Amino acid sequence: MKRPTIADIARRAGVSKGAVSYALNGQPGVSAETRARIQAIAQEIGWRPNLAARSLSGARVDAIGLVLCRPARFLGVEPFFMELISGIEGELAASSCALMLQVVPDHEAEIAIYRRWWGEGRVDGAILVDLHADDPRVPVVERLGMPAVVTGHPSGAGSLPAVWSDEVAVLREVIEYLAALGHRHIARVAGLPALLHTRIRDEAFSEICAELGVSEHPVAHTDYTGEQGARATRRLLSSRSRPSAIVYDNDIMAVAGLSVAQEMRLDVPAELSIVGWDDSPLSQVVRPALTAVTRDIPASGAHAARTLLQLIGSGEPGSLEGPPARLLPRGSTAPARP
Amino acid sequence: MKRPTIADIARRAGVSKGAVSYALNGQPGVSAETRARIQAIAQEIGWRPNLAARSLSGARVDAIGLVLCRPARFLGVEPFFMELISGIEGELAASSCALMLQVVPDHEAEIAIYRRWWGEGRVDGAILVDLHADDPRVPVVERLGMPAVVTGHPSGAGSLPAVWSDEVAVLREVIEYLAALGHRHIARVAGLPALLHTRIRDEAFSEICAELGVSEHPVAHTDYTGEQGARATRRLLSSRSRPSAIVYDNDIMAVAGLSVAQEMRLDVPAELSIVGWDDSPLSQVVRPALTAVTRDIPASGAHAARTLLQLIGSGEPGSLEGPPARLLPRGSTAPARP
DNA sequence: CTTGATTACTGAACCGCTTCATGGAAGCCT
DNA sequence: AGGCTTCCATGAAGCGGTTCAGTAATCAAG
Repeated sequence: MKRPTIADIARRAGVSKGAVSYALNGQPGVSAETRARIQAIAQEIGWRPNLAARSLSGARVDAIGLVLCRPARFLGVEPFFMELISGIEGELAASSCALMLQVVPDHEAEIAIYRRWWGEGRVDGAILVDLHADDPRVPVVERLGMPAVVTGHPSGAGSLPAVWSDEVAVLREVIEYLAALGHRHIARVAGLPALLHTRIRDEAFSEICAELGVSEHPVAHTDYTGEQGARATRRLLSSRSRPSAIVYDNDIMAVAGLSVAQEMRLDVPAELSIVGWDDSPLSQVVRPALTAVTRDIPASGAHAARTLLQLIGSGEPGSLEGPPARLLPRGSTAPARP
Repeated sequence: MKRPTIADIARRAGVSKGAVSYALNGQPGVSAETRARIQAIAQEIGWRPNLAARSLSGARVDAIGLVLCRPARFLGVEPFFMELISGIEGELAASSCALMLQVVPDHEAEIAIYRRWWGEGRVDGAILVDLHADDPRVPVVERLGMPAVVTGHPSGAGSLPAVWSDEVAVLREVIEYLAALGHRHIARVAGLPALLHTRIRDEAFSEICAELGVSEHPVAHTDYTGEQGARATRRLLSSRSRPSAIVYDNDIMAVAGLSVAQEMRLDVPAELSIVGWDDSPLSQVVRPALTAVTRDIPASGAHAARTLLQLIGSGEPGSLEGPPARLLPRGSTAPARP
C-alpha cells in the first residue's frame, strides 16, 4: 500500500537503484533493453518520483512562483490576472511544472515570499508582474540568484529578462485614430501612477498628443477600480471644457466611464468616444461595445512562462518579444462633433 | 554563500543536529536556554528549513492545491475565482502555507493532477470547487486518502467535508422579494447545468416559484459567459409573454442582460427587473446598479482554507457552515407593471 | 595480443531534516 | 546508598532520489 520507490523497481528489475535512476531520467548509462524493462516496471507498479527526494538532491522542483501584489478587492475585478494565469498554466502544463501562487498586500511581503520560496527550495524561478518604477523586487531577486522573468518594460528590469510588447506603439495607434476622427481634447484615465507602465504610457501619451496637435490631454490617475474610474470620468466630464474622447487603462474603468456618460445623458459615441484597454469580454457585453486595445493576455502569460522555463533550463532567456497589442474599433468611438 | 543548514547551527551551538531540530520545532528534548541559543543562531545566520528535506522525512509540505476546471476563456471574466483565491491565500498566509494552482480543461485532467500532486508529495491537501452532480473527483480523492474539502452542497461531497452556505434560502429571499413586488413571471438565466449548485438552484427555483404563485418561471442554461447570457436574455425578452424579472447566476450575465434590455429599449427597472449573483464590483459600475445576491467570496475561500488546514492538522474538519449570502437590493429591481 | 576507449552497471555517498534508541546526569523516594 | 524516574542531549538510521567513482566486460585500434 506504500508508494513504490526506485528501490522497489530496482529489486524487481534485478538492478541497482542507480541504474533505475538513469533509466527513468533518460540519461546514458543503461542499455536500451534494460531501460525499457525498468520503464515497464515503473509503469506497472505506478511509480512516481518523489518530489522532495528529487529536489533534495539538487534537481529541479518543477514549480515556479507568481506573486500578485494588489489588495485583494482589486484583484477580482481585473480579468487580467486570471487570464494571465491561465496562459501561464497552459505553458507550464506541457512541462508538468506547477504554479505556486501567492497574493500579498505590498512589495515588502512579496520580497519576503521570494526569499522564502527560494530559500526553502520551493520554486525553480518566478515571474514578476506589475513592475514599478525603481522596483525594489528587482535587485533582491537579482541578488538571490533566482531565475526570474519580468513582464514589463525592460528599462525597469535591471539584469532580469523582460518580456514585453510595445505599448507606446499601440498608444500611438489609438491617438492617431482618435485624432483622425477629429478629437482635439483627449483625456486619459490611467492606473496606479507607481506602476512603470503607467509612467511610460503617461509620458508617451503627452508626447504623442502634442505631436499630433491634440491640444488638451489631461491625465487622471486611479487605482484601477470602477469606482475611481467613474469618479475620474465624472470630474473630466464636468469640467468647463470637457474631453470628446477618453482612453482608459483598463476595461472596468471604461465600463464605469460609459455608465457615468449615460448618467450624465451624454451619448456615446456621438458626444463622447471611449477606448478601453485589455479588451476583456466585459467590453463586448456593454452597449455600445467598447473600442479597445486588445492584447492576447493568455498568450503573453504563456510567453513569460516559456521564457522562464528556458531560463531555468539553459540559463538563456530566449526570445523576449511578446505578442503585440492592437486597437480594435467597436461602437464606442466616433468622429468628434465639430 | 551556501544556504545554512541545521548542521551549521549545530556546529556553532556546539550541540548535535538532533538537538537543533528539536529546538527549532518547539519539541521537548532540549532545555529552554539551549533552545533560545539555537534559535538565536538560526535567526542570525538566516537559516530556513529546507522544504524538500523536511517533507522527505515525512513531515508536511505546507502547501495545498487548488485546481480550476473551466476553459481558460471563461475563467478570466468570473471575478469569483480570483476573489476565492485571495480569500484562501489570506488564510494560508497566516500558516505560511503555499497554494499550488492549476487550470485544467476537464475532470479527467483534474483527477490526474490530484494523483500527481498527492503521489509526488507536493501538497498536503486540496480544495475542490465547482462540484458536479455525481462528481467523479470525489471518489478518487477519497480513495487517494488526500485531505480535501469541497466547496459546495454536502449532498455531492461523499465522505469529504463540505463547506457551504444555504443557497436555497437566499434564492427564496430573492423570489419572495420579487413576488412581493408583484412579479408573476420570473425567468432565471442559469449557469452550467452539470454543476451541482445549478441543479439545486434549478429545483429550488421552480419549487419556490410554484409555492409563491409565480406562475411562469422559465430557466435558460448557459456557460456563464456574457455572450450566452445576452443570447438567453434576448430570447426570453423576445418571447410572446416576456418575464418582468430575470435572475442571473452571475454578474457578467446580468450586465449582459442589462445591455440587451437597453438594446431592446426596455427600461430597467421599470419594465424589467434584474437580479445578479455574486455581486462583484461590476454590479455597481453599471447603470442602474444591479440588485444582487451578495456573498463574501473571499470569506468563504478563507473558510474553506481554514477547514482544510484543520483537517490536515487534526484530522477533524471543524465547522462547516460558511458565511451566508443575502440579497442586496439596488437600482435594477422595481415593482412589476400591472 | 596488448592497449585504450567505450559501454553497462554497481555501490556508496550525499542532499537536509526528523526521529528513535540510547545514555549520562541529576533529582526523588524509600 | 541504591534504585527510580525525569530531563537533556547524542548518534545514527532513514526518507527517496541523484551522482560520482569504480569495475567488469566488450570492442576497435595498433
